[in-house]
Amino acid sequence: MPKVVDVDERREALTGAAARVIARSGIDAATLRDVAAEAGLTTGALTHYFADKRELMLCTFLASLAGRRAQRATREPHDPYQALVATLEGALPVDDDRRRHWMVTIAFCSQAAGDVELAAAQRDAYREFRGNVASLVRRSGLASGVAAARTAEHLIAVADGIAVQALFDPETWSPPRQRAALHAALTVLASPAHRLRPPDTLVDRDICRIPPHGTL
Amino acid sequence: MPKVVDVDERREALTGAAARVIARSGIDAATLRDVAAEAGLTTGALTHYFADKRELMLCTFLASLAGRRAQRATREPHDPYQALVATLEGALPVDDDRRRHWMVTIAFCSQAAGDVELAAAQRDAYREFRGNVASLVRRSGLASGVAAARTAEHLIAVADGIAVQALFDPETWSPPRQRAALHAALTVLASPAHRLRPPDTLVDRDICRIPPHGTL
DNA sequence: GAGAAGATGGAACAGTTGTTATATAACAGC
DNA sequence: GCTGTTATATAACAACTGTTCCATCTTCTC
Repeated sequence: MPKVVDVDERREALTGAAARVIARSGIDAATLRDVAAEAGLTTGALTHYFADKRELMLCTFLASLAGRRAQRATREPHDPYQALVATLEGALPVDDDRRRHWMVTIAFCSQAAGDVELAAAQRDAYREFRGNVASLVRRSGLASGVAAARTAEHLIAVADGIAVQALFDPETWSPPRQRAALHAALTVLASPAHRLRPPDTLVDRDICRIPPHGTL
Repeated sequence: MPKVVDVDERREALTGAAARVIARSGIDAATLRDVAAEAGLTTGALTHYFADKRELMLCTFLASLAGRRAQRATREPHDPYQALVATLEGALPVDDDRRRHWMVTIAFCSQAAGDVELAAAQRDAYREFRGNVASLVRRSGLASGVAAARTAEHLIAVADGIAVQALFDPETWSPPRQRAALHAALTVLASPAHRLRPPDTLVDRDICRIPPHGTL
């Protein structure tokens, strides 16, 4: 019998390395040699675990997606509204992990222009996410039926929009700032005129914690 | 004297060709040969108008940006609120032109990871856009002062979020659907309950000046 | 028309890419 | 020990990339 190696673990290490390279220097820089080096290996090892570059890239995208999904699942609060907030916050690039996920997502969004399979994977992931958020909206009593789906779309749009702006301009969009903007949107959507939930449960600690008033 | 050619026109033709190739098949496919061929030329002509590929790409991005800006300016209604709506709708990928602009934007967003100059160009363009929208929000009486900036950010986030979702899943996000979602968000924000919302529910812009960037 | 300057095409070049092949090292079972 | 299988490194390869160079063509001025 041969040297024994956990294949899945090795593949994860490689897709992780690919994600890091992509997030750091763009998808052009993600050559097989660079990715292998990032993982502390060489192309010989890489091609042993992935048939070709396309498979590596597709797996990298799917792994990034799975990572986010896992993160979301592990610490989902029981209260539906709390879970909704947590889920939306999970979409913001507020730490290295989430920022990397967004960079990978954007990179593959561009890539998907010429790759139908990739485009389908992205579309399906988005639909799944939308379904999850809609379910949370429904369970938290913010809306029901079609309105829940619409509300979910709206909320995701806000979160993604903040995320894109933050990726473009991380200097102005610090993590607390991102969260504050998201919560402001949530507050608007959850105001008496538009939903059935008391707005006092929506107050963000980041908002309340802010002291500096004179500086504008 | 030599054969006379409108240099700017030729450069525009080439950046336009580059944008089309990028939108159609992703930024990897945008080789000098392909871009030149798309413009009906060869690399010899291309290099005559751009020093190197990087300059071509930077100009392609800036040209795409300028195109959007021009489009926005030419048909801006006099009524501030109408202008606001038009501006936000202009950010949605509802036709080939705007879709192409978004594809280029996304492609260069990924590219900017390894290019400081590109990243700066994107950031500045975003800030300018945000300033414009905030001004329209202010002039249309939706909000004033800091609240206007916050409202603008919110609106842009919604529009961009819809755009990203539409790029991912154009099948479900038909142009009318995109517009409907945008208008729903506008209606919520412009409803009596929020139109004069005091700015204290919103966050001061100076909460977060911590640059978390570059830590990937 | 002649000539000059720019515009364009096409080929050549060196470097890099993904891919493939091969040699060596590491380990599990005997 | 040995053997067989796998893991990995290294090297070679063809294709492609951005870039450079030069010959040819075009068209303006005289």
